[in-house]
Amino acid sequence: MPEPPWWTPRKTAQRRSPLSREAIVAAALKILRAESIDAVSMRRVAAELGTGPASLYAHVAHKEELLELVFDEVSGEIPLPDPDPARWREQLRTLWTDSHTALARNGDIARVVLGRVPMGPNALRIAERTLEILRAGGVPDRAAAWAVDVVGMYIAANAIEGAVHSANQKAGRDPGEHYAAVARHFAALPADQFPTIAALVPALTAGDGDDRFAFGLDLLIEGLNSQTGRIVEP
Amino acid sequence: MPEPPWWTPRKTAQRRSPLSREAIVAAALKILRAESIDAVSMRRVAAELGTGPASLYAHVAHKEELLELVFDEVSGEIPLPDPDPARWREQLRTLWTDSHTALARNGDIARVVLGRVPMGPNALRIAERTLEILRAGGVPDRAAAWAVDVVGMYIAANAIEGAVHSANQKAGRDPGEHYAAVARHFAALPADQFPTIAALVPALTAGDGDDRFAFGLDLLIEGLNSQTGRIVEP
DNA sequence: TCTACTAACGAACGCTGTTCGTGTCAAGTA
DNA sequence: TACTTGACACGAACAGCGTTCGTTAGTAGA
Repeated sequence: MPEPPWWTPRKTAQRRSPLSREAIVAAALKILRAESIDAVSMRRVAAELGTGPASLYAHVAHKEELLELVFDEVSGEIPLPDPDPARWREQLRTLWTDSHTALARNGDIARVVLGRVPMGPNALRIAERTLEILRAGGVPDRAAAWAVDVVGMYIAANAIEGAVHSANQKAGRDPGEHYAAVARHFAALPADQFPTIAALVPALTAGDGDDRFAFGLDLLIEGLNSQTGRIVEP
Repeated sequence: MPEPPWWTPRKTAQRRSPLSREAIVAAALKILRAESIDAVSMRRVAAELGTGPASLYAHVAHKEELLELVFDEVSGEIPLPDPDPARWREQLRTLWTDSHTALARNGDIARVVLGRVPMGPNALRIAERTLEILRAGGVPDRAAAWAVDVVGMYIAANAIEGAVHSANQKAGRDPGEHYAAVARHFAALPADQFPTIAALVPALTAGDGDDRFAFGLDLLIEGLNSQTGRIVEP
C-alpha cells in the first residue's frame, strides 16, 4: 500500500548506538587529551559518538558531572604504593609526583578539581593510601588530614600551570622564546624600583615546571617532617 | 531642502559617554565582587557602562586582558611591609596571608592567574618585596625565586577554593550541611577498603579554609627555613 | 571651513549548556 | 499474538557567550 507522498517517510530503522556513561567519559577523555578542556563541549563529545548533545543528558546530569567522572578516570592512572614506615617521605614524594604527572598528562583536567573535593572511587583510594603513609610516618592525625587537602591543591595548581605551558608548546609558540621575553622584561624594569627582581633574573628563569614542582613538594614534605611526633593541642 | 523620505534620518546627535580602560576595569571589578567571574562577560560590563560589547574592544584587546587588569587592580589592595631581617618569617606569613585574603575577597579572580605569571605593576611590586624579605632571611637565591612561584600557586589555589565556598554560602547553600553530608559519606564507606578515612573523619572535617591555608603556609615557611644558609650545588 | 582620524556602536557569526517534546525500539503483560 | 508501558535517542530551540565588521558621529588639526 503506497503512502501519500507528502506523508513524512519513516526514519530508516537503523540500529541505535548503545550510548553509555563509560563511552561518554572515554570520548571526553579523548578530546581532552588531544586538545584541551575548553574543547570538551557537550556538542563535541556527542559528535565524537555520532549523536546530538541532548542524548548525553540521559547518562550524565551536567557537564560538570561529566568532567568529575573524567577526573576520576584520570585518577585511576596513578599507581598506589603499599605503606612502608621506613620510607614514608620517599613514598609520598613518589605518590605526589605521580599524581602531578598523571594530571599534567591529561590537559587542563586539574581545573575541575579546584574548589571541589574530589570524591570519586579512585580519588578516595588515593586519599586513603596517602593518609596511611602519613600515619605510618608519624604525622599527627589533623596534620595528615589537612596535608591531603593542602598538597592536593598544590598538585592541581602545578598541573594546571604545566598544562597551559604544554598547550602553548603544542600551539607552536616557543616556550624558550617566551621565557627569554620575560627575562628581557625583568631586566628592563626600572632599577631603582625592582633591584631584586633584576638581580635574580637567572634564578627566576631557571628550571622547568617539574623542577619547580619538586622544589615546592620538598618544602611541604620537609614541613611535614618537622611535625612528626609533635603533639598539637586542640 | 527636504530629503527623500526613504533616506535614513540622522541619528540624534547625543553626547557620547567617555569610555576608558579604568572605567571598564572598575565596572568589571564591581560585577566580580557582587557575583562571580562567570558573571563578568563583555556584555555585562558594557551594559554596566550603558553601551554595547563592541565598544570595549577599543580599550581592551581581549576578555583575558581585561581580567588580567582586574587582577592587578586587586593586587594593589595588598599592603607591603618593609623588610626586617629579624622578622622575615613573620613578615612572609603576614604578606602571604594578606594576599590570600585580598584574592578571596574578590570572588574567583584568582582563577585568571593559574597558568599565567602575573606581571602587572602591582604584582611585580609584591614579587619584588617578597624576594627582598626572603633574601633578608638568608634564603638562597634560587630557592627564593622559586618560592615566589610556588607559594603564589598555593595562594591562588586556596583563594579559588575559598571563593567557591563563599559563593555556595551566598547562594543559600548551607556549608555546614555540606560538610555534614561529606562526613556522613566518609563514615559510610566500606570499612575494609577505607579504614583510615573512616578513622580520621573528625580531623578531615575540622577547621575552615583559613585554618587549612595557614597550616599549609606554615609547612612551606618551615620548609624554607630549613633551606636558609644552605649552599645548593648547581 | 574642510578634512582626517578616532572611538562608539548595531548587527551579525558561530559557538556554548541545557530543556522540551517527539519518536522509536524493546520488554512485559493479557 | 496483540497491546501497553517505559526508557532513551534525538531535532529543534532558547538565551547567552566572545569577537569582528562596517558604519557613524564627534573632534582636533590644517
